[in-house]
Amino acid sequence: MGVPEPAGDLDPVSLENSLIGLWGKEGTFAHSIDARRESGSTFTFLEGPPTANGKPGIHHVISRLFKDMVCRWKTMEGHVVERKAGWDTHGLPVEIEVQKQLDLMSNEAIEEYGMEAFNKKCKESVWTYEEAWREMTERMAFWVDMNDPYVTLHDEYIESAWWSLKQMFDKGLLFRGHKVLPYCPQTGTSYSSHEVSLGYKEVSEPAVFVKFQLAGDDASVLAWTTTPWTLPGNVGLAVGPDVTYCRVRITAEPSGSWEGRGGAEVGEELILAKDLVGTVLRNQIEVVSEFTGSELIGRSYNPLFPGAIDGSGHENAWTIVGADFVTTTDGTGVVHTAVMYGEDDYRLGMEVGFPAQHTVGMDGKFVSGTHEILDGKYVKDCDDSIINLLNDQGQLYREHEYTHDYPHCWRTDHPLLYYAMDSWFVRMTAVRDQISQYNSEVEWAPEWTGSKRMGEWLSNIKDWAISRERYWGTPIPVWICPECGSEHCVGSIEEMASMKTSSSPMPPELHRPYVDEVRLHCTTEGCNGEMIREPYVMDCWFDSGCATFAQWHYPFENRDKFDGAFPVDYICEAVDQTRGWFYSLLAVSTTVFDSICYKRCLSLGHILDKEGKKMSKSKGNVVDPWDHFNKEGADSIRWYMTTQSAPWSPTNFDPNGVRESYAKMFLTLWNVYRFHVDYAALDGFDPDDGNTFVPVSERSPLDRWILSRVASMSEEYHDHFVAWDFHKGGRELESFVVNDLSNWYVRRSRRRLWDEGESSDKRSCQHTLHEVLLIVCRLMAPVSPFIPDSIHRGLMGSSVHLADWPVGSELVERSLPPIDQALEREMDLVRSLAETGRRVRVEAGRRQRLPCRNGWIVGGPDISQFHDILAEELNVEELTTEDDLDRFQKIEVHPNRKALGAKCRGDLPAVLSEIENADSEALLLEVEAGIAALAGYEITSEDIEIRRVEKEGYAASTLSEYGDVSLVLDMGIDDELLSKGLARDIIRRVQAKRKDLDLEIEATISLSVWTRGLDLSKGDWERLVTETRASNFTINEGEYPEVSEEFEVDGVSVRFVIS
RNA sequence: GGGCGUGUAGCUUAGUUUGGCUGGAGCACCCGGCUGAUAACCGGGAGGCCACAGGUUCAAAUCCUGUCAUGCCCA
Repeated sequence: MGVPEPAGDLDPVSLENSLIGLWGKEGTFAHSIDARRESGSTFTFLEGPPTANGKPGIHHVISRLFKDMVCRWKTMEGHVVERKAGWDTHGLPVEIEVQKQLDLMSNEAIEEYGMEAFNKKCKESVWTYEEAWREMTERMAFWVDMNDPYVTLHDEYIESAWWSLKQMFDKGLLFRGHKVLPYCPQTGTSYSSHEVSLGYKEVSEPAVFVKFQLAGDDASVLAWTTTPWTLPGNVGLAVGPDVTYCRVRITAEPSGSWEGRGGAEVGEELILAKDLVGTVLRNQIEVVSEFTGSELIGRSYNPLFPGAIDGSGHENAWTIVGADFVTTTDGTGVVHTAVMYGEDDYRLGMEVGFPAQHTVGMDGKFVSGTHEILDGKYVKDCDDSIINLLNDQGQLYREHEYTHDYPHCWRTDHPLLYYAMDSWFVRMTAVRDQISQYNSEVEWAPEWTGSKRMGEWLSNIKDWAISRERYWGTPIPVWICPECGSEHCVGSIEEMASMKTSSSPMPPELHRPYVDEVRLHCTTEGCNGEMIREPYVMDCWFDSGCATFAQWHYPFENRDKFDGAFPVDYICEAVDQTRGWFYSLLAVSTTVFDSICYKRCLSLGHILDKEGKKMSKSKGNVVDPWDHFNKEGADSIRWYMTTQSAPWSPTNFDPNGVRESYAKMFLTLWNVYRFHVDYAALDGFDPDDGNTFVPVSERSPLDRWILSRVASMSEEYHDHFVAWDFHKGGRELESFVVNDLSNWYVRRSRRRLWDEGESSDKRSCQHTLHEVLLIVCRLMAPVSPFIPDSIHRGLMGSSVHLADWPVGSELVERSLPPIDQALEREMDLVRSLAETGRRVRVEAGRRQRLPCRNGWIVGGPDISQFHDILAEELNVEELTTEDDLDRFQKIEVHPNRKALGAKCRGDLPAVLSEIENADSEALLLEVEAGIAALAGYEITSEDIEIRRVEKEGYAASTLSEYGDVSLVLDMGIDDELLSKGLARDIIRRVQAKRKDLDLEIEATISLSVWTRGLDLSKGDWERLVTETRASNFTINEGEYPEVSEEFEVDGVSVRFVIS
């Protein structure tokens, strides 16, 4: 490598941009992977594919940071870490974006526009921000192969997804059923819960208590609903088997204020949960009997709307059944069940065999045959008619306004209907135990994401509805024969080609509408039907859940690549993916491979704004990463994000924090580096030159100390990485660089490098700095890859990203200097004493530049090897160790006024004055001997307080962390000290002036000084001249000119002129 | 409405697992010092109902219960 170049000022933005160019030119990323091939150890990472139809923001930077950091770290530990990019390109958000763009607000509108053209637009739209993503990814230095990404819309990817679905189909895990979804009849679209949550609104709606007349009994069962439009679809009532119900008889007309319609005759009998009698009923009643719900189960009642639903073949229709979800927190304890319009209802209906028939069409209107008044009307307009009908039939007990949050269509603002849609499911309930087991085998960070968040979810796992009635997505590869009803799942393109009818064109790509046109020969023997594809696309979570194998087009290609990379070692996304990608990956791998999918998963907290509020466009609190890329640079953002909080904690993003990371961490590091290389360049220091090398054991204690510190810090840093505590590691390292390296080692070593001659001490310092900087850069490289690389290149001539992890691993060797804990403890004490000295001076009113004749250290371990450093820090002429603290301290006896006051009363002033005048030492001896008496009073140890104070002319302070260690300073002043102090003050002023004038460090000056009140000693003047590099100099010669620098210190006035 | 997080100085946070000294830092602010040392450094100051309310305990920021705020997921 040879002698380094001087560094210059730090300009992070241009440094980073030119490094991006250099990495591109050198192929550093590819090289960092290839260089590890011979290790044969792979660490596999799987990229969770983003969708490029939205602009990347600061929250994307943080997840890409933690992905990148771990991959870089593992690379440095010697593993081969390949990183394939991926794009998620299907799904509702894409369609919605295009719908907005083309103003196609319903399915009819899309079909009118043309599915082929619509999908073409979708396909284009997913790349809208690809360039922005690529730029952001490159600028933040997320190393991932974006030239060969996996893309979920590619035929190869879709074919792999088809293959996996067929595995499920063959295992009997795929079935057709209904899913009750929030559905908007205006747009003909059902919504994912994600979209629904955008549209919750508080509304007041009519709720009704309805009387269901039991068959063969005078009593009615009372049920409650907030959706009267579902009543024609009623096919059953649910009760809690263990809930107590009662039969009551109305004994009187209601008194006074009855709200709205409905009512009950005196003598009429009603059945409802006992606990709710008081809240529901508005009449006076008597209880006829009490019983549990199980006694009601099996009773039949008369349908409210006879003929609306065909109950033939369903014995349980219009009967009372038991259900565990029934509570008595609201309603009547009896739940009206309309199979097609509620999730619980549907599940219960399937369980007990209620008829699953719609009374409402996809257009949101009652189907013909429901009731003459309702047929063909929009259900939400019918609340009033239905309530009237019930009232006329005497089946309404009561109505009231009910206020609750209800989902609304985010596009049309209409209330959504919970509506059973035809759907395909993966039978996840059949693999509940396996998936829970696999989940528990994953190393989750933080642990609770896996055990709690994911674990709870899995223990209540439901079948996964994977089909969507949409246009843009992976088509479901299931064909059904209209003749015989047999179902066939296609698992590859080849299979489809071999089965298709001759009249079906081969689709140009595996998307709608082309795949819809493919007809297959029916597989049933003797059936000549042409099978037709189910018109659905897959849930796009299924797409991304296939990423482990579909990214390689497995099993059609790359079997070896897949085998070597499954299950993957590491994935990382934000915590919202728990039920998203983390789940879909696990669901697919469990059902297809009966295996875990990822070994480690880091789930990240979200980035919030400064106030802890979510960032959103509408609030205008979104942070653009480029604001910081172009100011402090990517390294500072990455360092800030890493050290700010635990990865999984939500982070309140503070732009000022990025500035702070830059100013503290990087500027400090850069200046240490700059200090080193500037002198190294000046001196011709070559780290590879064996002749100037100084073995660590021969270097100064200061050098051995910083080397030991860097090694200790490295180990802690590494341990924090292993425990996923990247934030703690980063803080540790930052504190090392700022406090240990810059503020102590470099500051203490500055003079060593000013030495213009060749000395082994200077070389020791240079080698030490070189070694410490290399270690620091290597540790930092995964977090902030730019500036450490630049420094590493400046020192070594090679990229830090090709270097080994200094702590070592099973694959690379450890390269840390020796640790000497005793030495570290000694230095710790030295630094504490230096700080204490400054405090002592402040308290004693002794300015720092005025030297003290003597300093003493009393107690503590032997730190004599650092006495010279400490003497300089403390500005004392001579520092020695002293055993006897009494030499500097005396006893003072002070009165305890409370005790003496009680004893002496009116004589107290006299006693106080005697104590003040007494000799403290003598008085104490008398007290201890029990013979002390003052002004006629006996004085005991309770009456006095003993204080130890410094004798005249000394100032001291005691540290207790190291076993009591005291520092004592000699406060004496003489002319020699005054001269030294004055010289230092003049030097300081002259140097400041030099800096003001922007003089080169080597430049010489002419200096004239005038002092009044004190003359400098000859030695001090000579030192002043040398330090300030004055080649022409005069002191107290002639009169000072009008224009001159002037200051005063300790009553001495000084003037000087430099040129 | 349910599940899982989070809440400490004006701001960002450590400490909470395992209860125990006067709740510790950084930024910003004030005073002083130091500096050929950088957007630096050192000493000191001001700034804390540790979200709130109960409980357990000799002792609670820490454990328990509830409430509020905030975020994610599910309704």
